[in-house]
Amino acid sequence: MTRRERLRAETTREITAIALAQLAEDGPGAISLRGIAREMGMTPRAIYSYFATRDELITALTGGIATDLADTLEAARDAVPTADTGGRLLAWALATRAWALANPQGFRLFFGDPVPGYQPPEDGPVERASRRICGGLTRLVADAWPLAGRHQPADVSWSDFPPAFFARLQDEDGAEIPPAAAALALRVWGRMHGLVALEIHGHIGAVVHDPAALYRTDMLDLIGSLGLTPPD
Amino acid sequence: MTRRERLRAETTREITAIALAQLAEDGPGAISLRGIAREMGMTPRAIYSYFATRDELITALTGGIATDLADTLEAARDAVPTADTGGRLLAWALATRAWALANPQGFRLFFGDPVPGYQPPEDGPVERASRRICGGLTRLVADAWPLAGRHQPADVSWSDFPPAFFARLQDEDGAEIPPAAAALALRVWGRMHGLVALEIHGHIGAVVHDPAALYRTDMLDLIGSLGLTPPD
DNA sequence: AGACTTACTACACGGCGTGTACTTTTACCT
DNA sequence: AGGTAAAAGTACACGCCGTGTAGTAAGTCT
Repeated sequence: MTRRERLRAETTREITAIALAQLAEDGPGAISLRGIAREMGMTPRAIYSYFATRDELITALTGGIATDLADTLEAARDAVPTADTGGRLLAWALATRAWALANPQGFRLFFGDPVPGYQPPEDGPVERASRRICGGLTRLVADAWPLAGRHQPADVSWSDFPPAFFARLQDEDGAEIPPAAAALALRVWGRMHGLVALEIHGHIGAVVHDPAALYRTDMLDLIGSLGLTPPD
Repeated sequence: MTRRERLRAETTREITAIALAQLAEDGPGAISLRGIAREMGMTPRAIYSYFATRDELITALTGGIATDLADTLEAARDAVPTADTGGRLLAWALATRAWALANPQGFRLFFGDPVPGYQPPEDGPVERASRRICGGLTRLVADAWPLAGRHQPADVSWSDFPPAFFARLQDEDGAEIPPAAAALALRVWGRMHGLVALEIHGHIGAVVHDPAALYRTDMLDLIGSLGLTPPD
């Protein structure tokens, strides 16, 4: 690592740090190249040596944030014994909400609309994190399938999904995942997401005092409906 | 109605119409006073005779959109006989998704973050529509309560909610709504919202071919879990 | 030591919301 | 009918924004 590379890495880190602060403070729309440059004592144009455009900066931020979320969810899941699928699902869900409350603007950036006219690239860290989240949840639901599958509709086939999604799930070692389990997993995802999204955007706080309890109740109900016993 | 008032109303309508077009085209962030003025052949500053600020314009737009959503949901519900609570809930849910797909940017504007640093006023049409939606759904769930309430936790009291929420629900003629039903209603709201939010923000389309069927399955499951028979 | 690449500056352009000051049009009152 | 106050609209300016072009200074490699 040459001196130049070290400096470059350091500056890049400083730029993203300031941008993250702007994001956390005033939301995605407040991320400003000129603001960052001002805070760093640089010419606005100097940032362009590190990010070719503002959207590229935002893409990098989103990637980091999404990766952080995926890490958090996987860590929460893995803190619960493999055998306790219900507990792992609950941990996943509660970690989702906790992360969202800790990073509300990051939640908006990743799950909502980042910035007008912005289109994320097809295969960056954002996509990869998205796949980790979707795939991780699907595998959890697949673990619950022996019980959860009993009351699920059987008319689902892998042709209902894009081939890439299928491939991604199956090439993990061994276990076959039934297509109906994948469909169920997406519905579970939606259910875990809904209340959190409403809360983050201020639609729940005005109407109930303890959103945490509400969410927990719903997640316990969800786990029960999958035929799993919630952990103690 | 004087000539002046007519002209004013007409101009106001034209401004909001163009703003709505901007919104539908490129999202909330693309709404621009200067752009509107340009399209109308006016000086940018002339808009200020109609809306004191850009945020005020957006507030008006959001109000109209939210009211439209509330109207749509209530109309869908009322197209199903009062006795068929399961059918009414399904209609409500499907109308939510259909409206969201027809007005994706409106969905973002109402349920997401409109614009950086923007704070909606406490008691405008937006709040009123929000209450209609939340309240309408709560009353539907209350209708299902005799059956749905059996497996619901009983440790919910009205002290868990803001007094205003309680008052709003009870002063409708007669029927007492149990607090646990209100809690359940919020969870139902979250469940109806989650998959739609994921889909609108592009997280579902990449991973399954027929989101409509997925959503319908989940809603039928939801209605079944409330002890209701889905309509034929 | 010279050549090339990288980081950075200076300046400019067109976009944005909006403040101040002024002119024109309309509505109302005597 | 004429005068006046309010409303609608214009002109100009300021400070934000992303970013294009041109040129300079420092670091790296042969």
